[in-house]
Amino acid sequence: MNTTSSRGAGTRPEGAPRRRADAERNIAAILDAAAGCLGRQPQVSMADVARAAGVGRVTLYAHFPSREVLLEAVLDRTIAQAGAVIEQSQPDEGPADDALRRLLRSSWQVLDRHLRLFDVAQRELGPARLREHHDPAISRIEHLLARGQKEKTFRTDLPLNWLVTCVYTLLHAAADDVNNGRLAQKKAGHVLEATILSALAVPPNGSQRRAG
Amino acid sequence: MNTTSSRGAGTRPEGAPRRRADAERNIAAILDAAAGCLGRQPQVSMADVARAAGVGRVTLYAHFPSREVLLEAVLDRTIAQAGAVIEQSQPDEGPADDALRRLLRSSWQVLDRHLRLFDVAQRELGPARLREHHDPAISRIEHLLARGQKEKTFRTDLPLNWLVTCVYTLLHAAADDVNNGRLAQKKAGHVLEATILSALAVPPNGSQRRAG
DNA sequence: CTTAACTCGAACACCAATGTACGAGTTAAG
DNA sequence: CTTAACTCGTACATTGGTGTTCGAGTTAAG
Repeated sequence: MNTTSSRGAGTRPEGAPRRRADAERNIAAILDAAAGCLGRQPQVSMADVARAAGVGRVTLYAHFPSREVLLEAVLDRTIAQAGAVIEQSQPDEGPADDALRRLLRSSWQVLDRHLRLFDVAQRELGPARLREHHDPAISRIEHLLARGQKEKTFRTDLPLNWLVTCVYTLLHAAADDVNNGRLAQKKAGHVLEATILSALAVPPNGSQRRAG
Repeated sequence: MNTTSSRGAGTRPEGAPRRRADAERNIAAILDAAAGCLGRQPQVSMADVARAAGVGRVTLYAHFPSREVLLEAVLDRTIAQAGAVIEQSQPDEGPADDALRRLLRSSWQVLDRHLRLFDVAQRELGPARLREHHDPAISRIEHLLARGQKEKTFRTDLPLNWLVTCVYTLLHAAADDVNNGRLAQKKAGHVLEATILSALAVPPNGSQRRAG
């Protein structure tokens, strides 16, 4: 028991001896680095994360005894962040389409990082473990879209599930295009908003086939 | 030089001694298996592919000396398939939106497999090698969307690149939802069509903000 | 200043995947 | 039927990631 007392590092048990300041700092740096790396490239190694955090590989393992544990910690943190940001945009206030606009404008970037991480977690932790975390961000958007359908602001000819998929998917795509220089960062917000709202809008009468 | 004469297996050089029938059969089985596996799970091992093809691992390596070579072979084959299917829907005939409808109806499933494979290839072969293959399928869709913009059938307030991204992305998402049981196979075609055409349609006047 | 917490590099065991070598057995083709 | 092509299992070398151990050095905290 040399390198730290191998505590979980995620949430310190109140009873145990307090953690030192530099340890706390390193843990934060690791979580930041991990969130960044995993967002960019899903298969980053622990060594990569450690390097990105400016920390020895051993130190990383001291705080997070396995890749799995690290992943869960990062996941928890990101879920909390995303949840907070979403809540800030007051998704329950006013017309659903306005609320969605606010939400997209304020936080599509944060949400994208969230989605990417979710993707990794789904693959490496399995869908079961994912569900245990009960993601408020994801259900938030679903809730908003459901409200929009109920108020006839959003189309009802397509299932709610699919609308959710569309929002996530396009969000993700926009962030991807920005990352690869196919879409200007500045325009992304507007483009995304225009596309999603068109996709979700109640379609005009003659749109089932060509207008007869 | 025991196991086969280690020829490329992709395209046989006309001068060399002809290939035996069972070899040809195995190569086909391997390509099928690889295409299937890679579509479902990007990180399948060579051993997995061999097993799926009902072939020894050594035999696999006899025909495709490395994972890279196999990947390129599968890629070539899939590109050819997708190209043919797309061409069949006559994307240059009639109004652009009708053409797109035909294209989606007839081949969104094939196209999705194509996209998944492209994803793996991008990661493992790098973007450079990808461009060498000069994918006709991808440029086909881009061409169709460009035509639609020129004819004012599709919206012009968003860049062409982004429209392309939308089509690919939603295609992919629909296939994914079907795979995970979130969307009924039967409904997928219609749902996809309705969503994409809404997203691409020329927006009504007051849609920049709320209709003032 | 003393101590316990913390960090670090180096070295190790372990595992899974890739790719190679061999030798014996099968099978298509002439 | 003879031959060359082909297949297969086993075994091996290599690589790259994971997780652990050790021992010595550094640093926060009292």
